[in-house]
Order: sequence, then structure tokens, then C-alpha cells
Amino acid sequence: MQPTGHRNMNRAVTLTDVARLAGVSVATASKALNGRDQVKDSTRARVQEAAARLSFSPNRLARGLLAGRSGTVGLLTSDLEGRFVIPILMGAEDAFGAGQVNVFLCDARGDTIREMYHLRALLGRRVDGLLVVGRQTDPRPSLGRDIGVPVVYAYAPSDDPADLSLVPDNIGAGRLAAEHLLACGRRRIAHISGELVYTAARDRAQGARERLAQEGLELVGDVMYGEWSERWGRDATAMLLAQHPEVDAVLCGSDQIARGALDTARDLHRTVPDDIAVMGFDNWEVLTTNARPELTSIDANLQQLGRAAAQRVFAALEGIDIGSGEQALPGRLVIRGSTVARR
Amino acid sequence: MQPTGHRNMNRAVTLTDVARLAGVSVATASKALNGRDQVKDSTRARVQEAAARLSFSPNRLARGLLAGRSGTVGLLTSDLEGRFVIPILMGAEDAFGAGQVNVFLCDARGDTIREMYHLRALLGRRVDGLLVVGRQTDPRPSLGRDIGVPVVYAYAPSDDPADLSLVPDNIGAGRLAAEHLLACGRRRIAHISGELVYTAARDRAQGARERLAQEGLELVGDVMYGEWSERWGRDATAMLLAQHPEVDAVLCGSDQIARGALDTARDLHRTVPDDIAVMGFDNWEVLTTNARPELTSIDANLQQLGRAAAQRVFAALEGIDIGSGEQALPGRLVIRGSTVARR
DNA sequence: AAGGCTGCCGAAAAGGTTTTCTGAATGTAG
DNA sequence: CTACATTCAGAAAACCTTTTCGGCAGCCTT
Repeated sequence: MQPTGHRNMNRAVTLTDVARLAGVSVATASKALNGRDQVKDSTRARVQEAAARLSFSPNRLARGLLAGRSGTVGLLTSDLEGRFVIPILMGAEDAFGAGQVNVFLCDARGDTIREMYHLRALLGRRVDGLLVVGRQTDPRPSLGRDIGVPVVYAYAPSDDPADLSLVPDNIGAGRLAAEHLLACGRRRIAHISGELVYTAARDRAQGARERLAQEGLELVGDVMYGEWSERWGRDATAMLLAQHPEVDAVLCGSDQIARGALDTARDLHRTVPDDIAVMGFDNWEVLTTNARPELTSIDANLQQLGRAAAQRVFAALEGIDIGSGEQALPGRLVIRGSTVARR
Repeated sequence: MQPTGHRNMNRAVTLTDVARLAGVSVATASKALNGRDQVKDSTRARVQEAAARLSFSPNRLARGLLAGRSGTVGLLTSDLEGRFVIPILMGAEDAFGAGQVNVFLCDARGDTIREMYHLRALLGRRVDGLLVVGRQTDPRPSLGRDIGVPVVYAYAPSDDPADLSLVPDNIGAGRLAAEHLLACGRRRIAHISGELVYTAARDRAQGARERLAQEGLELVGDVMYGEWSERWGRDATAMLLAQHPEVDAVLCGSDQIARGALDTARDLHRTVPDDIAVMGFDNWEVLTTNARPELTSIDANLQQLGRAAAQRVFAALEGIDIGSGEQALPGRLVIRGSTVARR
């Protein structure tokens, strides 16, 4: 900010002020600043200079009122605390901010009442579109079909197939993980995961199973469903290795579980990755890069998912048909020392 | 959403529609819906019913244009990725949402250019106030004094003492931590922390030293500054215990470092907390509650800080003088098994 | 019965911007 | 010199809501 020092005192500076200073009418001032023709170059320059001098910035409330679109979108999240929501939110904010759109953030905290309240508030503010970000990959109730603005669901899909939902491809992620472990020469692979009620847990297991089946292999033992915690990872790994000491790879449903698995392997003097490979999902860098050894993981590309969701909203605003149903976005393998010995 | 099924087709429903349906003028309709007097009860009821039938929600752009305040605030963060920003943001969004205010979220990604861009956009949208959330407790450049709306800085204070900044009390947190270790009967306390360039690291160390000095004690050895990672926690602890085997407590500058310290203690067959107590800062639950044993930590009450910052903005909007300078908010001790043996 | 009061409703203005349409001035052709 | 095209500026409407003020009944008081 250069020193402006003028009459920034009371009222916000308006187009009328600019017009007066430039000695033209508001209509001409508007046209000059917005690059419309029908303005002589010299006049345009005079107006632009006046606007700069007053550091004028047009009132977007007025503009929105007239145009019928506000240039804003609502970002309705069910749970800001949830770690998966943040990257999506970053990607979306990034994509929207690049266009002239600003984002209203609303956190419903998993409460349907609060969600309805926020929805009404956002519609009252005449948002041009809505992005609904859930905290699980399990379907959530649709906001309905007669919202009046385009809605895109991210991470948690809508339960109405007429809505468009962007979700991570957990089945593919499971396949990808199994593929990597196979490529590392592992054949006796076990799977420890989180809570069975999570679609994500079941999908990842299914993907892994599918890939193994292609090689005529099966998972060692049943999938061990428990909770999404290090503690469960430790306990489950202990049970697993007691029952199936021949296991040469543990695929874990999350990085937290994998951290627990690493701890137990160390306690039992199993070398990772030589004796046993360990990998996780989510690529939560705080956990993966600080593990001993560092943890191979599948990154769900959530930031990209947020960006993609934002772009769908944009497209819908342009009148383009964005389709409907669930669209799954692929994950990405991040290889670290827990599956491949460091050279 | 009950089946509305009416004319939700094209244009958004406006007060004129409601008035027409109720057979009154827009003026009367407005007064009826806003609870002003000068409206007969029967008329009011008729208008309300019409509004409900059309599921009318007033256009807040128009209202804001007229009132001169938009009922929105800008939340300008320097880094959404930063883990400390999220709880503050949650607290702020919560506080604002409770009063009819909506929040514009902008992430500058640590880039000053982008910050200026977002600032202009927010002012163009006529936000009533601004909350600036930084990612470190080190001072950041002020947005300036002639913004035109109240600004409150949270976490990262402004470098202009004329601004109001709400920051966590890291010195107090250090004192609190030392106090707890003393209460546990520890006397030979060492301190491993993160990067020296962080004010937070130096403040916590200073607070701990102050509290020890009250008992005529000093830290064992110099404060070991390094990085905010588990790896550094592991390495530093190994060096520390080699050099000062008599240490009976390690105060760590973050939970991550503390996790590393726990790992090394286990590797060296030192029992926690019997042989040696370990504690961290930040109370990052993913790390603290999954550690072996669970980790005692100091919680900075960031969500409360966000709420407090939002309330300052509210107060400023009411015309109340909110003061200036840095205001430090106290932390909170969370005791777990790494300092006190489980009963 | 006349004047005043209360209760209720509607007309109109305001808020800032964009757009359309009208009008004036200049230039060009016949 | 007249008719006409061209260029540019301004007046006014529109967007939607809130608020102020004026007015019209009906009722009460004297």
C-alpha cells in the first residue's frame, strides 16, 4: 500500500465521487472503468486516474444486485475438524479465488439443523453455487433438487444420483497399493483396516483383493477391521504376526494404523522393509515422513479433488452440463522406505 | 426440505412477489416480516404465510446495500495448511455464524501479493470487519491503519502496536509446563525445542526457565533447538541422555518432538514416566492420545482464541473500543500418562 | 357535529452500479 | 448549405429492500 493519505475518512468512495472528480457522469465513469467503448480515450484516462487517486473499488453488493449473480459461492462443510476436509477446501478456495469468486465458509459440525440454517443464509446471500464437502466417503443426504443454484458434492457423495459427486477412488487406491506390494515381490499380504462401517475401508480392501486375485493370490487371513488409530494398528499387528508369522507385507487402512504396525514390528524385532513391508493410506505427511522408516502411502489427491469440484461449479455457472452421479478421482502412490529399502 | 413444488422455476422470489400474494404493498410486507409495528396482526399473519408459501428469503445484497453494512467479515489466512490455523478458523466461524454474520475465507498461501489481492477483493465486497490469522506467532506486517474496517490479528500478531492482536501465551505455557513437571517431583529437567527462529520456541523456553528459577533450579544443559519434527526429537533425546543421563524429565517444544523423545526413551529402555517424564506442547490429539504412554501436553486453546478474536470484531462493529497491542491468551495443561503413571 | 387522535397502509426515496436509450456535436457527402 | 452518419456523453431505469412520511379511515372528545 502506497501512502494514500486522502479522504479515506468516512464513507467508502463511490463511483459518483470518481465521476465528479473526473468531471463526467457516473454512466461515463462506469463505462470508462469497465472497458466499454463509447468513451473517448482521453476521457477514459481521466476517469481511470481519478479512480486510482481515490483508490476506488466498485461496490460488489450493488453490482451483484443488478447483475443477478453475486460472484460468490458457498462452501458447506460438515466438519472442519476432519483432516480430509482441509485439503479439499484449499483446492477449492484456490480455484475459486483465481476467478473473481469469493468463498463463504460454513461449518455445520455434522449437525443437520445447522446445515439447513447455513443453507438458508447462503441462499439469502445469493451465492451462485454451492460446494458441499463431507467428512466421510459414505453417502450423505442430498440438499434437494430445487436449490436454484448448482451444487457439487465432494468427498461425501450425495445419496441422490441426480446430484454430481466427486469422490476419491478408494477401490482403485486399494488396487494401486496391492500392485505396489506385488511389485516389491511380496506374496503373503495381510490387511489391517479401520472401522468396518466406513465405505472407504471396505472399498480399499475390495480393491486390494481384486488386484491380488489377478495374480491368483488372496489376502492372508481375514481383513482385520478395528478403528482408525495407532493403537489398533499396534494391537492388530501383534495379533496378526502371532497368528500368521509368515506374512511379508502389511497393508494398513490408514497411515495411523501403519504407524502402529511399524511400532509393533520394531518391538518384535522384525526389520522393515526387509522382513516385512508396511504401507498406509492418506499420505498424511506428518505421520509418513517421520516414521521409522518413512512410510509408503497412497495419496488421495484431495487438493486436486477440491479444485476439480470448484471447476465443476464454474462450468455449471457457464451453463455447461456437468453431469451427475459419482465420479471417482484416482489416487497416487508415494513410495518411501517402509516398502523399498533405501539405496 | 418439504416438497415445495411451486414456482421455484426461474427468478428468485422477491418481496414484491410476497406482497402481491398477500395483497399488500412491499412496504407493508417488509414491515410485517421484520417485526416492525404499524402492521395489523391479521395482515402480518397473511404476509408471513405468503412468505412461507413462496419460501421467500430476503436478498441480503439489497439489504446490505441499503444498510451500508454487508453482514460479512473476511477471514484472511496466510496458510490454510498450517495446523494451527484450522482450530482458530473453527472458533471464529462458529462465533460469527452464531450472529447473523457470514465469513469470506481467503488463503494467501504466505504470499504478500496474493494477500493484497484478497484484501482488495474483500473490501470491494464491503466486509464489515477483518480477521487475519497467521501461521506463526512471529509478528507479521500490518495491513495498515486506513483499511476502513476493524481488523483483528490472531496467532501471528501485527508488527504495528496500534493494531489489536490476539496471541497464545507461550511464556505462560512454558511456565505451566515447568510447574507441572515440578509438581511431579522432577528436578533435573531438560528442554528440547524446535527452530530457534520461532518466537514460540524461545518464549516457551523462557517461561519454563522462569518457573524453574522460582525454585532455584535451572534447565539441565542448554535448550536444544532443532526442528519441529519427530526425527529431531529422537536424535536430540539420544544426545541428551548420552550427555546427561541423570535427566528425569524432558520438556519438548512440540508434541511431534515429544513423540520422538518417547521413541528414543523406549529404544534406550528408559521407562516413561517412571525413569523419565516427557511432555509436549500443542496437544495435537492425533499424536498425544496415540503415544505410548499417552502424552501430557499444553493446549493453546486455539479454538477459544478464534472465538475471542471474532468477538473483538463484533465489539468493534458495535463501536466499542477494543484496544490495541498484543493480548496473550492462556494455555491449558492436559495431563496424560507420560508424566503421571496411570493409577 | 367538528376537530383531533390513533391505527394502519402505501408511495417514494435511498443505496451504488450497469445498461439502454436519447441527444448533442462533429464530420462527411451531396 | 442541407441531409445524414458517426462519435461520445449523459439521463434514466433497473436490481431489491428498508424506512420515512403522508394520508385515509374510524373513533373519541367536547
